Amino acid sequence: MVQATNKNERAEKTRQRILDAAARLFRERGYASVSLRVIATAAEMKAGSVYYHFKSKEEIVLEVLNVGIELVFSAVESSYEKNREHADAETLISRAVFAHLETLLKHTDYTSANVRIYGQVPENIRSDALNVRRKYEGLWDDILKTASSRGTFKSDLDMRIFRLMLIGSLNATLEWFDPVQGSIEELAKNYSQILLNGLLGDK
Amino acid sequence: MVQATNKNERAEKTRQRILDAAARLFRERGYASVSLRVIATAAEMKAGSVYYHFKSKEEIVLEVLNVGIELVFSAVESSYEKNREHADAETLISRAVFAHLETLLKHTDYTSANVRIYGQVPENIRSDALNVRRKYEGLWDDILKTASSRGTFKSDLDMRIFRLMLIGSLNATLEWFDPVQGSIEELAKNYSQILLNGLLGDK
DNA sequence: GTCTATATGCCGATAGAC
DNA sequence: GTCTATCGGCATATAGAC
Repeated sequence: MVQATNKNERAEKTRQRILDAAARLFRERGYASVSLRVIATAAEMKAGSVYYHFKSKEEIVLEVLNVGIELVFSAVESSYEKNREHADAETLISRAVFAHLETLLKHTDYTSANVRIYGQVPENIRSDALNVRRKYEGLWDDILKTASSRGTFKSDLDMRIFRLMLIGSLNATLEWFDPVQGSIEELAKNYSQILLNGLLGDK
Repeated sequence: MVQATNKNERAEKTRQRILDAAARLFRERGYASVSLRVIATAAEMKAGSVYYHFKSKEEIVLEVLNVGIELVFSAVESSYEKNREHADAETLISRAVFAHLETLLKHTDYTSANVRIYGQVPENIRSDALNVRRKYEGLWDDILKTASSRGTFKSDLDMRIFRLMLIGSLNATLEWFDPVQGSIEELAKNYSQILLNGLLGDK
């Protein structure tokens, strides 16, 4: 049985190498323009061999998509669980914003593959990936509901729009954030400040 | 000369039909997966005929990209010119936010082609399209500078980050906004309120 | 598990008739 | 201006040797 386990582990590693290569390439060039040949080359194999691990290119992209959003979901969920009992509205939200940004920008291959290529994949893949997206939106709805019971929100704001703006603006940082120009901590501080208190006023 | 003009007008119309079809298809499916054959079919021609009007697929996508961002630029610039003399910070910014959203969401084929496929096109096209993007960012820097001389901004905010968040969050509405579910006016009001005053407080 | 070889088909672009 | 026909190339996926 040791033999079989070794083989499984080896296969698992190869599988992972293919996924890593695919995520990086999808992020850089989009979905359709990345061929199975270049994925295989980047994973140090020949194209035909990939089909031992995945039954199609679509199966690869679906897994890349889901890993990307699950990473962010887990980070934000764990931040929420740490703070949900006692933290005030400001802390709850700013810690979750930080968790989202940190994961998003530290696993950019998978997360930005998700943000950037979601709109390019075939319809059936998109609807599979939609479930995880919905789950993540639901998590933020919970966070905002808890936060609203611990602080005062402006009554003229639509909370669905706020949530969509929040997630959309965080994800958009993928298109321009450069760790050389600024830290994730500074970025998160600015985003939380704007979302919670806005640009106007002298603080 | 009438004959020649008629011919030119006819060619111009056909050219426009090709661009419209390409913008819609690029928006729906991304850049690489849209073939010249389907663009031609959507424009009611055969593939070979497209090459009478454009010398390559890249020439088509570059024009779609630039039309998209120029539309938004012009709308925001004209809002700025109307208000730059007398309006206060809040008015200046919220009017510009509205102008951006209205144009973005009413010409979705061109504008969302730009937002969604910019990261997928060949490198040389991207650097051509970058000029117009830079010009648009510069316009917002001007608006924010004028606004800051008419109101008080929080001193701990990085204005470059604010500008990037603003443009990023507005563009992200393309991924979810549905005119059946809500009006652009309501959307713009919520976005301006958040960006200027934040979620917290009872206003 | 990975290889080579190959089936089958669509791609961008061009040539030349009309 | 638009058509048909076609070039050369690269795509996904499969078959079968090792």
